[in-house]
Amino acid sequence: MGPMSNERRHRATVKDVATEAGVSRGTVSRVLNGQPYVSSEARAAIEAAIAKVGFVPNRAARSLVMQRTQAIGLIVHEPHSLFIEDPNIGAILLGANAALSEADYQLSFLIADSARDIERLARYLTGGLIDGVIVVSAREGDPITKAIAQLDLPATFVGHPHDIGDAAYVAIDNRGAAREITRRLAATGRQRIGMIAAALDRDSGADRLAGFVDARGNDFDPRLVQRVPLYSYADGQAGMRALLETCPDIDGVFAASDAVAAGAMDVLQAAGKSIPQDVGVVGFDDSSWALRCDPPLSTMRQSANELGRAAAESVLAQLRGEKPSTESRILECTVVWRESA
Amino acid sequence: MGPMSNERRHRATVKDVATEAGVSRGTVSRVLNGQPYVSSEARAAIEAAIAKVGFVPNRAARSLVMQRTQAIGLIVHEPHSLFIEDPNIGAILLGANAALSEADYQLSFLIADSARDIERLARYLTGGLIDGVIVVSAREGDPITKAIAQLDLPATFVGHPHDIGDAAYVAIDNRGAAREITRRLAATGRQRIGMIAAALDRDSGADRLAGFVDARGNDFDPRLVQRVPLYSYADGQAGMRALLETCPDIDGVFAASDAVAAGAMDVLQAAGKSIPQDVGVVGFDDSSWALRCDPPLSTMRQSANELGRAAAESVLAQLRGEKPSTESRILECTVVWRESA
DNA sequence: CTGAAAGCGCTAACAT
DNA sequence: ATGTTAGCGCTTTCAG
Repeated sequence: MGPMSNERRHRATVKDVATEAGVSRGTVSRVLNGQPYVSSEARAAIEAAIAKVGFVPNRAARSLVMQRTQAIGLIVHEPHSLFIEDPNIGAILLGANAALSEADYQLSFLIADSARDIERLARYLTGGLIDGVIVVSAREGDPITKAIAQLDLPATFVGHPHDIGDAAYVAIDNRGAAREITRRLAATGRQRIGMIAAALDRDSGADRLAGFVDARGNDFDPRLVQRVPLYSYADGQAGMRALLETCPDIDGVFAASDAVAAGAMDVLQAAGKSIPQDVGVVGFDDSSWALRCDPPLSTMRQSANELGRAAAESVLAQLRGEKPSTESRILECTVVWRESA
Repeated sequence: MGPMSNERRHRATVKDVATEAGVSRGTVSRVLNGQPYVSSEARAAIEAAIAKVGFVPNRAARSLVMQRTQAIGLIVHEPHSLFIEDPNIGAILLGANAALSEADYQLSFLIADSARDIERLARYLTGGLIDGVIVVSAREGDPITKAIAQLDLPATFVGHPHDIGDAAYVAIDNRGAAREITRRLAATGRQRIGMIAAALDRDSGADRLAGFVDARGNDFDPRLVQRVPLYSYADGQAGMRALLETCPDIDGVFAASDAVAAGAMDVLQAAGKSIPQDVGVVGFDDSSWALRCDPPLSTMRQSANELGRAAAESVLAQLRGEKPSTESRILECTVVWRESA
């Protein structure tokens, strides 16, 4: 029922607008790109013509000549299942999308799971469809990191694996935050405090463990650290079982994430421990898991949404030729103290 | 340290390959597109040249001339928070991405939250950057539905709002599935079975309620239905509280989703009811919530991942000019019976 | 089987 | 301030 049934077959072009407005294509282009030196009459005529013929610029054509696409990739390098379970990734995605869309950039979501994906991804990045990338959850020695460096594509990492060289990144101070919440837990009078450390192949995981070690200082007992692969509920359960075996009278647990904490709490309660009376538990993230725990979880709040937004802004800044500022790289975290410790 | 430091400045083009191989650009193009009528010598020379100069086709240029982009949009029309909490959306996204990437299509993720987003989206869709779209969680009377119809852009809906006309869709039989699990719950000997119905502005929510009504038949009691806005844990709690108030001796609950069921279970247990002895609870989705419940939740499994994959394949089929097949539109669900009922 | 040439829709000099 | 023109990198007739 539209004005023309074959809208997609012959969409209006700059030329149509120019003819309609009685000017040349160059002038239309100038208006389109907000350039100066256009008379107000011409501008008005062109704007009317655009509306009349229903003109929408063809981005492929524009990309071709401008050598940029107005699109930013967001790479998530993560096993599929975790992507679904980890609320941080969703929040990062949303935050980045919001910032990009304000700047009229399109977010293109790229997921790498298999080796085959990575290869495809590398080709894609080279294809010129993307002006820059945000890389979420890269590991140390990640092939994606290398591919990006080789392409010298504007990129910002979320988190800071140590091998990204001087590439831009945004992150939270995982180590400092872990130190802080561990101390806070110790301040409730706990003596035998353990940690379920996860994702040690990523900086976030490794740094949270380092912060825990810092905070324990002379009280640090390596037997009270259990290492598990993922920030997941199931690994939280497994880690807690192991910890209980090593130290049945453990009275404090720092779980590397809220999901891990939830698993740990369930195991503790099944073992007849009451929380926080017998054991204090703290998590990390302040994700939706935290309020779902019983009792509600004390945890460290990080704004994954802000992280995504900051990463997007960093890429955009690079695109404008700015050096990403050092100050805004580290975002704040705050302790959220509830009832689990 | 690459072969040339200015790779991005001057990337190899078809012309470079042609020169290197000693043929014309036309022949190179034929090889690139796997067309016949190219001598094997020419083909070999060109392939060698491509490898040598590190040629990667410029997609913008190709898009411009071919009038297609090899990219498919996936529109999620959902409040931000729900996107993060709803595991189905993540799974749909991953399923669609997998199918598209196998076909060498890029998934472009589009999120609509505000009215402003919708307008931007409509412009984007018109921009020619997208060959087709997958629409997730459209509502009845959704402006996005109209925009797509007007553009006559190849589209496939996940779910089937009644106002999408003869547009393609993939879905599960929410009504049949709800009927089935309600009957299964009744078969455990429950008398006073209620439902927490959610998201009634979407076909999935409305159909699950209809299935419940079907199953209850003459036993249906409208006072035992509580309507809540979202498929969320918090709404599950709220719904359950209301239900307990209306009918303190309720002995069965069908929750419209697992998250809703989890909220309901927590409220029931806080009210001193034991599950499944006093009250049987069933959910819907078989998401990660289900196993996290205590006792584990009996629920209806739907494969959101398959849904995403099927939607992608449907769009791809439309792009090839095929009529989407009617048979594969409805995907199977299966009851997963655990201990909550 | 292959080369030459036209053009996709747009922007960006270069004139005027 | 505006029109003209030359491409951006690719595919695709059309000749040969």
